[in-house]
Amino acid sequence: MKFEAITIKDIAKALNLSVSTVSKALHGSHEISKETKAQVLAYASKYKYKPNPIAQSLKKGRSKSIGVIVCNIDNNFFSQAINGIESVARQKDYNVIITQSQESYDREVANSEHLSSRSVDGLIISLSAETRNVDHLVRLHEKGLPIALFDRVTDAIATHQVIADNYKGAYEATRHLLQQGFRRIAHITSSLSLSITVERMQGYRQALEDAGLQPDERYIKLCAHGGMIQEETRLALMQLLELEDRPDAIFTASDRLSTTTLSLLRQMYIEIPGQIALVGFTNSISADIFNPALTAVVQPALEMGQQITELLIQLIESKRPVTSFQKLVLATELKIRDSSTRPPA
Amino acid sequence: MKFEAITIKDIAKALNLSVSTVSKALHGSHEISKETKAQVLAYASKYKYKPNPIAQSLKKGRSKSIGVIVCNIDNNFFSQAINGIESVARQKDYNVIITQSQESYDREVANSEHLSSRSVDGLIISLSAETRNVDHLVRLHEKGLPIALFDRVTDAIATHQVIADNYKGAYEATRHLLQQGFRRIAHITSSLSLSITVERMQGYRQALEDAGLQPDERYIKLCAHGGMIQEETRLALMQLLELEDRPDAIFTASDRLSTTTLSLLRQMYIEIPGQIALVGFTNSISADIFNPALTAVVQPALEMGQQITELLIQLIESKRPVTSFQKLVLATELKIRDSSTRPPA
DNA sequence: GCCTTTAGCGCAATCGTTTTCGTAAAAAAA
DNA sequence: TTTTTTTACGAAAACGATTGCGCTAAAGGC
Repeated sequence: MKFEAITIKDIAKALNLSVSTVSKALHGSHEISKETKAQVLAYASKYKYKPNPIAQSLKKGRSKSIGVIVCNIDNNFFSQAINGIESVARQKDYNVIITQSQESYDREVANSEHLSSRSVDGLIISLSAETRNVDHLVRLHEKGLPIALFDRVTDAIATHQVIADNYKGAYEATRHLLQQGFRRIAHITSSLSLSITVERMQGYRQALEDAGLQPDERYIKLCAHGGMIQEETRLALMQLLELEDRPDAIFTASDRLSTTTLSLLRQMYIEIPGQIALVGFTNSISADIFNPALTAVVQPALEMGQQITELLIQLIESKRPVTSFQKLVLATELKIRDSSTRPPA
Repeated sequence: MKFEAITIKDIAKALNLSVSTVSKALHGSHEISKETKAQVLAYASKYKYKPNPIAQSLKKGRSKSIGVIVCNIDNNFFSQAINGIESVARQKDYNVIITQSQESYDREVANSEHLSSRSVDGLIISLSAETRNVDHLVRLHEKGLPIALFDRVTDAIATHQVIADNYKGAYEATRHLLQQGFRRIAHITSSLSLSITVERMQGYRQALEDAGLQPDERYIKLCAHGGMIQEETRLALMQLLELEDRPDAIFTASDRLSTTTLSLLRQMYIEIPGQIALVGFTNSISADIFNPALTAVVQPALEMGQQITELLIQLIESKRPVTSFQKLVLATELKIRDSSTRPPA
């Protein structure tokens, strides 16, 4: 099967003009008379002529498309961010090609190379949990491919970044638990190679210290796969529950970890917040109908997507090399619900 | 900024060969001597030569990419389906370009035209709730663009389809509610222009009739935007609750409607299933941690995505026009949880 | 030793578009 | 009328890759 569209050549032949004349007429060149222009435009709209974007890409060296690499779209934070990316891209007439790394370093590398060879004009990335080394991105960046980072970022590439205020979000979540009277607050988080992990852990630690508590390393559990592997999270949770002075609250650092932890606790018939309170980073639109309704640190995902896309397109369309880069830090919001509210003693 | 990659020309120049020789060598043509081939291959891999896909697309008239239009990726059913699409596409070396209609007819039209002009080799579509007329797709299909439908389908286009067994899924959900002793079972669903709406409603009606009950039209509420507009769902729900013989159970027909209804009922402090039971179509990975855990009709979203992609690629790669089409109907699964379990009287 | 075959490579067209340059005819200036 | 300037258009190269065809030389057949 073949999909045939009308080309500039067809128009030229039909109107007895040359290809170049038609092209210029379509672009409204002053070299072409009003009559010819009118004729061409009429014919073009009659037969719904649309320039072949592939040919245009080849000619202009730009594809008017941007690539996106996230760990997983099956996650409200990223799907919301992608909505933001798409809205800005559409408005500026760019296409968006979305790929998923599934938290795998290998797939991140493969995707980035594939996208760059597909001649996207730029790349928006949130790093995978497995990624420790960003040489694959540095290579592309040095070759001149505009790259913008959001959420899980790295300073190894000199470029724009958009992140949530992870430190503050974690600080406030932890402080909230402290204010509710919880003292043995555990932290389940992802790989330490991720910027978000480090920043959120700092907020967590600082809140404890500011309350005069010493962070207890036994209360901190890393899940290298960021919750993608349930068994890993289960293990971390079990280790916490088996501690002598078992935690009375848990602060989970990512979307998947929050829902998985909640699910596991319920499977174990552990009451929340009665036996253990829970606060988590999550953008789930259903956090309010969880059992119990989950206290959440919500990131401005849509806005993050919009901002990073604006910045990337700036980069792409800039005539001269950009040397000064922005790091946008957007505020999170703490939505207090039942899962962290101290029941009357 | 410009991203420069190595081309066949560069190789030719460096090795003092012609462009065509290099191209043939890279393709392992028998016309080229082993020595030359080895030389070219060595140089190519040393400098990481990758054929420019844009140029290849232009030459071959194929882009090795497929377009996807769904209403919203911020929804576990579709994000899982996309995972299925991507996995098959990747394996067959196709790219996937995802777009969202946001349940809007205009955006569906715009997306389909945009994708076709971006020369995707084929299109996978689940129709928007607003779509009543599929002329835009028929037009593209008649021009020879392979199109495959899943989930929300239409028979106006002669092509492959993959759907869940909506009738049976709805029938079983309703029968389950009946078996639990509920008798006044309401149905909140989307626009009647959607195939899934019609099929699910048929299952619902038939289950009632098989139980000797007459479907009551006052118990059936349509939400034209499929839950995208919360106010619409709220209104439908309010109307149900204000009925004299208020329903004792609700069967919601889609992901967004299910979560929204649950959320609204909880906001109104209506006990589930005590005052009203709830069963809904949903692929939410968090249905088990909802309050209450939500009895769900789960669709095999991943498999649906995989199957429809296989079929589309068959269509794309078929040498001769395809005249016989498949309609795959995949089984749903009823996951019974708390929201529909009759409390002891 | 002459003719045919074939291995090995280059030329040039092609995909659809953009863009520079050239050029004819018409209009303006001389 | 002659020269110059405009106006309006066409020819052709380019983007990077593919491919049918033609060409040259060496190898083989007689």
